[in-house]
Amino acid sequence: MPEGHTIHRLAADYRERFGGWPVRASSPQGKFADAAALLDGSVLESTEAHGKHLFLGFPRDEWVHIHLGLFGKVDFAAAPAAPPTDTVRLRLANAESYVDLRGPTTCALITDGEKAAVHERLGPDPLRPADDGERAWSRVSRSRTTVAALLMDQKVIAGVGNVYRAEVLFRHGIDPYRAGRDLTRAEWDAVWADLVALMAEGVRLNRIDTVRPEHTPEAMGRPPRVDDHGGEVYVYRRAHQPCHLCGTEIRTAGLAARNLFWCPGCQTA
DNA sequence: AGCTCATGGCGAG
DNA sequence: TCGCCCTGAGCTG
Repeated sequence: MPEGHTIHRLAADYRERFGGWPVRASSPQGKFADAAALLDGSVLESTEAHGKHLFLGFPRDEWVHIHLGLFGKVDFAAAPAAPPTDTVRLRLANAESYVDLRGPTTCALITDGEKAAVHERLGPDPLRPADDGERAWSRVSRSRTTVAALLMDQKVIAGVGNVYRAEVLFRHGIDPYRAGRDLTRAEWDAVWADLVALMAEGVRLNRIDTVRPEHTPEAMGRPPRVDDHGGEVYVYRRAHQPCHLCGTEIRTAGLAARNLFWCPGCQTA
């Protein structure tokens, strides 16, 4: 279940285990069989992530474009490869490892030009070192749309999903329903910088932790706790529970077909 | 066995 | 805004 940090982590993991050498490619499920047959035996030359999009680079400027969507999963394991289940869209394997991709929204063989078009329609990614928040600010600062919706719009900023959205707004005390154009430059700069740090930490730990050291259960003298999704958070999926900081009941509401979570006590400005 | 829900995104109306 | 696509876990019966 992927936000941008997962995809960047996958790019590194595919590179580490399979980069620079020929790979066996197959599609046990069959939906990617023709492309897998074409790629079988060729060298995985590079890997790249932009937001929630993953690209595996092969010779002749061909790329496997992967988007996990809401359900997609990638599992790495040591050789010998187990018999695949019938939902494995793409399996790569070498002498040491194999990796199975299941349930992606997208798994397609594309050209350099098609890859460029994907980058074109994505906003800056806090995890891409060359990107910065300036382009995002130019859209946010002119938009009447809520900041909650803007953060989920991949054309505005790439890689933020429902967890980082909820958590970064909490960490900055920003009411999710404020219009983008009502944010100050300083607020946006702080949000961007925080996403850069939070998401980098997400890549490192392979999970989303957003609770500041001074707010951990230990620091606050409370029993240890891990939230449903496997990390420690302030508001995500904590509807109707008390805010860790002010005790106000966390609220939830639908916004653009997703569940939004926030603390009305802490997120006012 | 069937239902619901999930860290996403697209296209039709 | 809604329906739809992708899969699997965790319920309920």
